[in-house]
Amino acid sequence: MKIDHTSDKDLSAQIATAIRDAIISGQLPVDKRLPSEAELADQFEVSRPTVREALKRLAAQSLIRTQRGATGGAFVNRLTFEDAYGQQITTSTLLLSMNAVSFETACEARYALERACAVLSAGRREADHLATMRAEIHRQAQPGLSDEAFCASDVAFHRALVDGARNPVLSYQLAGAVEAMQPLMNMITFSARSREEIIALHTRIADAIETQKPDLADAALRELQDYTIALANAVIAERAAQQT
Amino acid sequence: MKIDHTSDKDLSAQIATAIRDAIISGQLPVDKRLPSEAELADQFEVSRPTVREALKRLAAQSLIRTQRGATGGAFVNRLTFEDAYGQQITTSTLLLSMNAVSFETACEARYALERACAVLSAGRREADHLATMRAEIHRQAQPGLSDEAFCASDVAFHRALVDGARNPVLSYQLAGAVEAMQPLMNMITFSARSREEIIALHTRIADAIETQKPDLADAALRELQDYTIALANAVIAERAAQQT
DNA sequence: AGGTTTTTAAATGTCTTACAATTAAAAAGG
DNA sequence: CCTTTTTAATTGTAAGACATTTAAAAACCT
Repeated sequence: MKIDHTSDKDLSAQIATAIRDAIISGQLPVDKRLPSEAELADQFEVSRPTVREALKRLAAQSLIRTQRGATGGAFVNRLTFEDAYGQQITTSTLLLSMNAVSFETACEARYALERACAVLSAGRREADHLATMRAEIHRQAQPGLSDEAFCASDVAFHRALVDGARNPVLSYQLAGAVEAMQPLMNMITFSARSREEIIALHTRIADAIETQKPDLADAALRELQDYTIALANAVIAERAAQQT
Repeated sequence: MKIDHTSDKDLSAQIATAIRDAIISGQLPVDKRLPSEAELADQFEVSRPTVREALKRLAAQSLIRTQRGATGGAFVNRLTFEDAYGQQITTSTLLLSMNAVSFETACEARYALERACAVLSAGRREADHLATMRAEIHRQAQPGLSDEAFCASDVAFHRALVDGARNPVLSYQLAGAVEAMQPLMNMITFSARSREEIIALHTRIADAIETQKPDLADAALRELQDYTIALANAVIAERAAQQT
């Protein structure tokens, strides 16, 4: 394996791409040990620091893991959902914070995904997820609950709803959207009135899933989406006013 | 800014995390130039290669870009949707290829997302996306079309359907699911019979969006999902038989 | 004075060499 | 045969040098 030393791209980027392609194509199976840094340097005809930069790029994407010591080295990493979560969350958070996406667009995407999950959840009707949802609703109704705790419980409720779909791909995609919205959600002060409203909608959603009526869940989630956007817009407006 | 030299984690990983956090929190705004590698090495009390490894980690996540020359350096990168696409695709492809996810699960997630988009598309009913869908349907019906071309047109059709939702977050999430499934889809040989079936479903979807009937689009997409899984399962079974 | 060319300096990209730290296997010793 | 010590392989880190690129500054020539 060699590398184009005259290309305008970094050698480390080229090497990273070459190895990444080998992993994606399956030439390098999971848990396979890569050649040592010194060997890679020989093969690609570059120095060890350059190889290391390439390996760090791959490590940043959780494509490899490294181990020190005699039997150490770089190994092809089996990508876990946890890894995928993490990357999805960083990416989504940045997309939102760098103003590439409006809060409303993110919210629309999130609730579109949630409605899709709710339909599947209703079809599967997992007892444990339903129990979690009920428990979180109960917690949300307790007086004296701080806004942070209410928010955390809200996340737990939605997480149970989504996980009830039993589709890890949907779960991990949603994780990004939910996490990215969290900073703004945490700024909301939930009045007694708005909590009531939210709890009522949560109850409707749980009921709909328990009685396996996806269209009712769909409708309740739509209302919740509108309500969330309204609350968030109020915070955004307030923040804008303060900055003036 | 300093770093814990006694931690069990790599210094480059710690530095990357520190800078990443600064970017995510907004301390380092978009297009802000980071200190030069030499300055960072001083600040973190490490060597320049270590700093460089950290920067390469960030570059791999499209968080920074680097430029050579007198006014060069590392700059905080504005994350584009294209960047996000790329990462989403790598992650999804690997999740699928490393058998963390079954084809059926990926397909379910994909079509759940597509149905969510179709509902939005029907509501917005963009003329240009509808025209693209019709054009692709027409192309798919042409005799003598190769399987690859049929497949490519299929992707274009779905892309138009999704983009019609006018929600870039949903578009980029779906990109991963669609791309990840592509290798397997490309192995399918589409018989005249199955093409007919698919084209009929595509037509129903386009009609449903044109007449703004989201439930009809939903139903057609469900059938398409089942049909896709059936076709893919046939390929998988065939492949398994050949390997025996 | 104004435009063109040359020089310069700053920055990243790469290489070389060296040493520290870690770890498992091999060797030594009881 | 078990325990301890040594050894070798490998990654992690450091320091210094040079190459390359780039834009700005300086010099130069109309």
